Amino acid sequence: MTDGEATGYDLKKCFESTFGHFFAAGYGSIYPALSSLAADGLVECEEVPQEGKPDRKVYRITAAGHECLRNALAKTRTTHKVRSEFLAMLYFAHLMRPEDVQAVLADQLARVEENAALFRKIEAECAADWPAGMRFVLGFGKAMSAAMRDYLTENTELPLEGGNETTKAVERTA
Amino acid sequence: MTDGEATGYDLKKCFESTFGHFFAAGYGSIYPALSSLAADGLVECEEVPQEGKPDRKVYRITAAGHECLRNALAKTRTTHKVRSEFLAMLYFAHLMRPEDVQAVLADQLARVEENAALFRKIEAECAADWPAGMRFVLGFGKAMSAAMRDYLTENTELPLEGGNETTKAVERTA
DNA sequence: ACTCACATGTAAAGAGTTACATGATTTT
DNA sequence: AAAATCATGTAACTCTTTACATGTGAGT
Repeated sequence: MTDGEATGYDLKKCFESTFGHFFAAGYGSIYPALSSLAADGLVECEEVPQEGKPDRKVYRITAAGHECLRNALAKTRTTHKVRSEFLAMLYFAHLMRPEDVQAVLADQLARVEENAALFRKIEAECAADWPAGMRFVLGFGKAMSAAMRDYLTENTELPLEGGNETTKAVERTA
Repeated sequence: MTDGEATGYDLKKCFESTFGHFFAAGYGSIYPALSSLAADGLVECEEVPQEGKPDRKVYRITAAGHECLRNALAKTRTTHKVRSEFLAMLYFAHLMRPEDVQAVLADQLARVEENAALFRKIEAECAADWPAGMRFVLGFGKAMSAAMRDYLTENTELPLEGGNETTKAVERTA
């Protein structure tokens, strides 16, 4: 993998560890993508027979693939999108039961801590000999996780202030 | 809108200002969604005829819609996904021309500043009388923007350290 | 004269997710 | 005995994006 070789399976693991945090992909995307890249001559594939398992298909980028990649990397307009049920939900926190709001916040905080731990692990294990760009991306992830953790811990109580509709209605009738 | 009434057009504007930062949607999603919600009795629609323009369809949530929303809000597992060409690109910064890397970074920084400005504007204009959850979400957006701006300004030079492939090749042959 | 804001929608294409199907080997 | 790892892929589905189609009125 480090020397430019990878199977679809390897790529999946890569997406699960570092890459997936900002660009997710499952088998349903990876295998068809590899096939089509191979068909276009951008990657080449060596089939290694194995017994009891499907043949191992080891992919490697070609010269044409390198050029294509370089061209793709030359565009300056890039996207950076967030799609968050978490935030959408909290936007309507005033319609939720307070304990559910707390559960959602706790859950999110737990995941952020998990992420942060993973980033630290990756950094300790292999980041030292990475190129600067990869370290930049890792640092970015760490910075975002830290900011998120800080915001979440500093504002756990805030969304409850307003109470919820039911409570208000009860208070009004009482 | 503040009193629970909205047309598809109004919703689009809402997605363009506050909501879109964590949950984007265009007409292609909004209008069909409103139709199907109306068909299910979760929203009701009042058609206001206008001359020279299509009828204004003012939607309002129903009691059934409120209950349905509340049920939807009761789940605790929420997603929070980032999909970023920006980070994917920088991950391969060692294959890019340094000036392109700089351009991408500058572009991203500009957008973050833009976002931050929009958040400040929204806060000044209307956040005061928002429920706590909405202010939480706005605060989250501000915190993330700030963290991103800080990271970007502190690391503008870093991704260039490694140089790029072409440069290396040239150095080797020279 | 031109562009922006208002106001509705559809259709097609592209992207992405989830579940399924298969099966040996190794670890718990 | 069960679960995880290795290893491939497909098929159906959902979701999102983009472009199109239509037309008035107000501001620059």
